[in-house]
Amino acid sequence: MQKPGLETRELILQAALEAFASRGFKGATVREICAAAGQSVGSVNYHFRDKEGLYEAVTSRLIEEAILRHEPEPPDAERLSAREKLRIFIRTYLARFGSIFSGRDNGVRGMFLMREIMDPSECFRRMFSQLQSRQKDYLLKIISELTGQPVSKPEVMLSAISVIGQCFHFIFGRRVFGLLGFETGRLTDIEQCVSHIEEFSLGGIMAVTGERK
Amino acid sequence: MQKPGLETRELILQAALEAFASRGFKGATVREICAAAGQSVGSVNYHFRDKEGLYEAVTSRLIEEAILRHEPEPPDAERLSAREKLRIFIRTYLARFGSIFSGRDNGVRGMFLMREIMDPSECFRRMFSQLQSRQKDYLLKIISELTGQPVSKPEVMLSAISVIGQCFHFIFGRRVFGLLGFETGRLTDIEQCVSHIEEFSLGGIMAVTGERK
DNA sequence: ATTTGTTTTGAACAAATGTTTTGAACGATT
DNA sequence: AATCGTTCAAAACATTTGTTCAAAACAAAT
Repeated sequence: MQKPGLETRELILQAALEAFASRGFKGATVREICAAAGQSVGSVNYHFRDKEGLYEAVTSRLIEEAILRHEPEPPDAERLSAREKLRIFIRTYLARFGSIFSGRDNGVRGMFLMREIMDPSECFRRMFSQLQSRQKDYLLKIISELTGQPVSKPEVMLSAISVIGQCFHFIFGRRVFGLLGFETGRLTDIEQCVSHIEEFSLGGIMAVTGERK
Repeated sequence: MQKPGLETRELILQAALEAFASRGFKGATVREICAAAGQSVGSVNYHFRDKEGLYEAVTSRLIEEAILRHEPEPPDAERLSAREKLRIFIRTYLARFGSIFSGRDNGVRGMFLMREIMDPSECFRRMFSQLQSRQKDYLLKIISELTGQPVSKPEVMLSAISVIGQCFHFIFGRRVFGLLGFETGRLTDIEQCVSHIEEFSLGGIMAVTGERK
């Protein structure tokens, strides 16, 4: 009964994600989206009111799929050492960014996300900010525990940015200069990247907050 | 004689940069660009042949302005210690990313650049790649000198990515979660960011490549 | 002043694009 | 069986958009 309706809706959503990602809101045409979904021209207006409604649907779908799925704070976080928690945090972020930027769809979702980051819609801004602020607090807590410094210490915050920056760049960077110099082969092994970032960050955190030598 | 022509050409280029940055190639319309530049509809076709020609002109202009202007390898590099060279490298990259993403035009050039990174045009790909590969080699050399390890060592390359990743994220990150959690006030002092990234990176590099403990 | 070459303008045009409408097909309910 | 609401496809419509073109405006030189 509800099935046929939901199915074409789904087909359109998938086609729209790819179209919006690679060509932007105006660049993508509803005709092209409907054709890719194997539906007729009017179907977008029927299911999503208009092109803008479709865009909003795609946005919220992406946030749910690509971000909410990777939770950097495990349920049993209390039992783990700070170092283990940091490692899990790093792995989660690599996986998250990886799924967004190098996923099976050749970075289509990454493109869409980048567009939203550079010029966010209201819907996106709302969902994304509350998410990030929670996970930022968690990372600050880890670093604080790791060093014995209070979370309010500037060095703790700066270190958090350094950690996330590395995670982000190990995935995103492939796109920037990956093909154009660095060997990307070694970077495909996620666990090796995790180990590097963990070691590098521990060294960095200690150098910044720890004992003067 | 040539002056009046060059002036409107300039006006159109400026308006086009903003339009292309915020709405992409197809999203921006030549009518809107001409209106913003205070010129008539046909002017784009006269000065740049067609819309695509205008886009190429904007692209090459951006690369020259925002990237070529910041050279991370100073002329007297030979005289400096590896640590000093690293510091200059970091400062240069922060300045470069800063000028692109937080410049006076409210990140308009950053938006344009991001679009090109995610979905590069041929013209952009060519210019950007040769640039990056040269500067990547320079950073590898710095780290190699810093640690005594050969440039071919995987840890050297991974460290380079970590360094650049931090630089990139200290600027770009403001856009991601800057306003939504982290205090951005402290990050506006470039020299403080340089100091942090330098210390953090030295600690990280040593931890990754240096003596096992 | 007239001519010449360049620049600018705005109307006109053809192609494309978003939206609406219409009617057919289908399943459920009476 | 008849009716009704939902889903969908295709045609029709109105708008937008890139481009062209001919005339006007302008600047410099003769």
